[in-house]
Amino acid sequence: MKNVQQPKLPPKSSFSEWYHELLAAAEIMDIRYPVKGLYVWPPFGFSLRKNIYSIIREFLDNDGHEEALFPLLIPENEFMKEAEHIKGFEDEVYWVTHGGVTPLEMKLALRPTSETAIYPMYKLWVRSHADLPLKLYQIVNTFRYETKHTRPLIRLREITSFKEAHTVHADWDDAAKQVDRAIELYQEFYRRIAVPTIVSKRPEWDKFPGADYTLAVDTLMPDGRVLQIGTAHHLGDNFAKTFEITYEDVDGEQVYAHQTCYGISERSVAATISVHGDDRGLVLPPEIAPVQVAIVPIIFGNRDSNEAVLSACASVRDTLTGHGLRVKVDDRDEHPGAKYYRWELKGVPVRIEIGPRDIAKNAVMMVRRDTADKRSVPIDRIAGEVLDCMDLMLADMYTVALQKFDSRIFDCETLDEALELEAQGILRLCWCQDPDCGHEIEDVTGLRMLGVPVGSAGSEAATKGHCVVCGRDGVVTLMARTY
RNA sequence: AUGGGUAUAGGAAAGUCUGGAGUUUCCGCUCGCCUUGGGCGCGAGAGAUCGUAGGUUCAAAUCCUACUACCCGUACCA
Repeated sequence: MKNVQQPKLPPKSSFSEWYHELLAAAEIMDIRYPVKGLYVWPPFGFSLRKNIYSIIREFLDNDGHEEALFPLLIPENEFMKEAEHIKGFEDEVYWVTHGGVTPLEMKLALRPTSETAIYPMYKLWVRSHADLPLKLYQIVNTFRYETKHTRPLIRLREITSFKEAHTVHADWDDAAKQVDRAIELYQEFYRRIAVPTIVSKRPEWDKFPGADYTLAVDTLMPDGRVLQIGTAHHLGDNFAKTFEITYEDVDGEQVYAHQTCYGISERSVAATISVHGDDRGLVLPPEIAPVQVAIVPIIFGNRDSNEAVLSACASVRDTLTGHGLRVKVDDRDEHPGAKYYRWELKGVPVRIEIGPRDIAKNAVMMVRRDTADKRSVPIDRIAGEVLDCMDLMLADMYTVALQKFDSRIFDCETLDEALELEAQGILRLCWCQDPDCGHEIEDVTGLRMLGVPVGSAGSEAATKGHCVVCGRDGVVTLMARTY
C-alpha cells in the first residue's frame, strides 16, 4: 500500500482558503459562473439550503406568518417614495431600462429588498384594525450592486435566498413587540442548527434606511470576524405615511399603521458551514444534512459473504429510511477509506460500516462525524441508536460552538486594551451613546460597532461604566471586525 | 469603488522572463484487470480554440492594449 499524497483541504486555521476550497469540494456552491457576485447552487448545496429554509418556514408558519410572493421588479416611482430608504440603496440598485430595444417609460428596479414592492399592496390590503396584525413573508432573490469584494454566501450581488418578513400593526408598541418576537424566532432558529448568536441594537448610523431602529443577530466566524446573520427593523409609521397604509381603528378614525420587517439570508448557510466545519470538511447538524447516514459495505473479492453484507446494508438502509432518515449506501468500487474521507468532507453526521465481522455479530459499526467516535451497535437497535446519536451530536455541537464563541468575547476598560485585543473576536466596552464618541471608537480601534447588546448578551458583566472616549456614564456596547 | 496579485484539461501546478508543433507532473473522470476494516495497484483512454477581444510578428500560452472573473487588503454596505 503506497502512501500517496491526496489533495487535502487547507486547515481551518487558514479560514478564507478553507472556506473557498470547502464550498467547491463539498459541492455547496460553484463559484465559476462568469458574473461577479453571482454563484450557482449545485444539488448538494441546494439540498442543504432547502433543509435549512424548511426550518425557517416552520418557525414562521407556527408563529402566525403566511408565505406570499411579490414581484422582482419595482417601478421607479414606488421605489423613489421613501427618502431615507432611497439614500440607503440608490448606489446599489440594478435598473431595467429596456423592453427589448424599446426604452421603458418607467424604469424598473430589481428589488434590493422588497419594502417598496410590498407596501403599495399593503395600502390596498389593510383596511381595518381587524386586518391587523398582518404578518407575511417571502423567500426570494434580491439584487444589490455590491462594490465591495464579493464572497460566496456572504456578500453577493444576487442574494438568492432572502427570507424577508413584513408585518403591519396597529401601533408602535405592538410593532416593537413583533421586532422582539422576530429576534426570538431567529435565535431559536440558530439554536436549532447549533449556531451561537448575540443580539444587539445597531447604532443610529448603522440602522436600516427608513427604520426607527434595527436589532441584529450576529455570530462569530473562525477568523474572529463577525457575520450579521439576521436583522429586524422597527419601521415605525415611516413607510405607512409614505405608502398611505392606514386603517380604521375601533373609534372609526383612519390612522397610520406601524410596521416591521426582518430578514435572514443564505448567510445562515455560511454560518453553519463556518462555525461547525473542521479540517476534514463539513460538519452538519443532523437535521439539515442532505445525507444523514452513509452506509459503507466492507466486501472482499468474490466471496459469498459479500451478498450477506450487501443485503444487510440494504436492510439497514430500509430500516433507517423508514424512520424518515436520508440514507445512502455507498457501494462504489473503491476502498472504504476513500469513501470515509468523502463522506466526512460532505459532513454526513453518521457513518455505518458493515462487513463480515459485523454480520457475524449481528452488529454494525457506527461512527459520529463530529467526534469520530466509533462503536459497534446491534443491528436490531440501529434506528434508535442512530437517532440518539444524532440528538447527542447536535447537543455536543452546540456546546462546543458556544464555548468557542464565549471564549472570544472580551471586556475592555480602555481604548488601549481594545487595541491590544484587536480582531480576536467581540469586544465589550463602555460607550456614552454619543455618536461622536462612537465614531471615535470605530476610528481608533478599526472595529465596527455592533451596538448595545439586547437580551442575554449584556447580562454577565457590568452593563454600566464610563465611556472609553469621554469618561461620561455609558453602557456596554459591542465592537468587532465585520464581514 | 480603489490598491496589489492571479487566470494553462473538471481541480492544482510547471512552461511565459528570452516568441518557434498544446509539451509535462499530481488529483479527478472513462474502460479493463486486480482489490476492498482509513485515501490499493497495474494497463489503456478521454478531456485545453492557454480567461475574452484586439494588436505586434513569418510565427503568440509567451510581447503590447483593453475588458471580464477570481484572490488579498482598504473605504462603504447585510
